[in-house]
Amino acid sequence: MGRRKVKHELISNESARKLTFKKRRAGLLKKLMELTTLCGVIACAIIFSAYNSSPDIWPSHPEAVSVLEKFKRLPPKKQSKYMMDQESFLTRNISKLNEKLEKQRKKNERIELELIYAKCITGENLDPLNSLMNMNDISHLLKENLEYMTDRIDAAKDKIEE
Amino acid sequence: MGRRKVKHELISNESARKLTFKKRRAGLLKKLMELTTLCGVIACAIIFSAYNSSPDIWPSHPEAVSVLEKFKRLPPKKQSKYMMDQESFLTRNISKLNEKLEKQRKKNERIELELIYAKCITGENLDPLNSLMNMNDISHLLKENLEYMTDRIDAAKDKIEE
DNA sequence: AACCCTATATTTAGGCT
DNA sequence: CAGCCTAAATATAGGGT
Repeated sequence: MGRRKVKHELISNESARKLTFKKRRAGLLKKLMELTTLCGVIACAIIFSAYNSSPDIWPSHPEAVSVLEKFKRLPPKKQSKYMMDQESFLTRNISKLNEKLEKQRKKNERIELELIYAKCITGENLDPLNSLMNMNDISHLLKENLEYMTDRIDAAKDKIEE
Repeated sequence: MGRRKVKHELISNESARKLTFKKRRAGLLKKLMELTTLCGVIACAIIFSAYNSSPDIWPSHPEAVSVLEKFKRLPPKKQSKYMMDQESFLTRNISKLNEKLEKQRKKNERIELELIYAKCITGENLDPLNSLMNMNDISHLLKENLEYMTDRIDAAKDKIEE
């Protein structure tokens, strides 16, 4: 998509790589936005570059993925038979774990929401993953305060402009 | 990018919308993959369409974003002054909240990891957000079991082929 | 619906300022 | 570096099957 075709591999020149990153990130986000508006879907991209920071995983665990893919490719009967042998994993009752987890989650849910919300308000950068996880839940908090905030901001702006 | 220029709005025809969705999703993911390889970054996209399921938020909360953006656009001094007035949010000590949260997190971390891992193994669909949040942490679990799994799968395949 | 096809829209690599 | 430019590469809308 440019003067030359580019090899599908890491761009060795660092400044060129950074430039390409910036351009392509913009393109990607534009396309993402288009996708959401054209198709009425909700989508997001999370990009962790050296320019920011952050841990991330998918799609960087090809081993894990390939193992799981291999497993899924097995015929269902053999798969379940095979699974039954896997005592170490499969004697764990998923619904039990879910219950236990749910209880724990309720405990820290409120703390997380307060924290993220506080960070939003102070303008601190959010961990994109955390914010994604919680944005949904804090939406009601935001709505509660939306009007208040807006008024305050407008008031502040008026003062600044004086 | 096609026979016609398309309006930047929801495609009204449902089947056309679905088709566009599929095409553009593929394009987006290709571009995402290119970005990661060309620029050596880790990135992911999460797309929740009606065709799958799932809750998600960003970038679907323009109100929240616009409020925060407005706030950030204020000059720093006025911003902090303004913030100081916001007792309801800003008297919350973020580091205190962080400590509290960290303790809670440790408690359910292990449960979450076990649950997600179990789901991976059984082939159950993962909530993409959860898996993203935890894939990093479970990578060591996966590695612990990678060789074992691989051997078992290969053995299973051999039996199937017999 | 899921593929092909291809004219056209869009992105972008590299160069320049 | 951040823009701007434009030739070339890519994505894709609409159509056909």
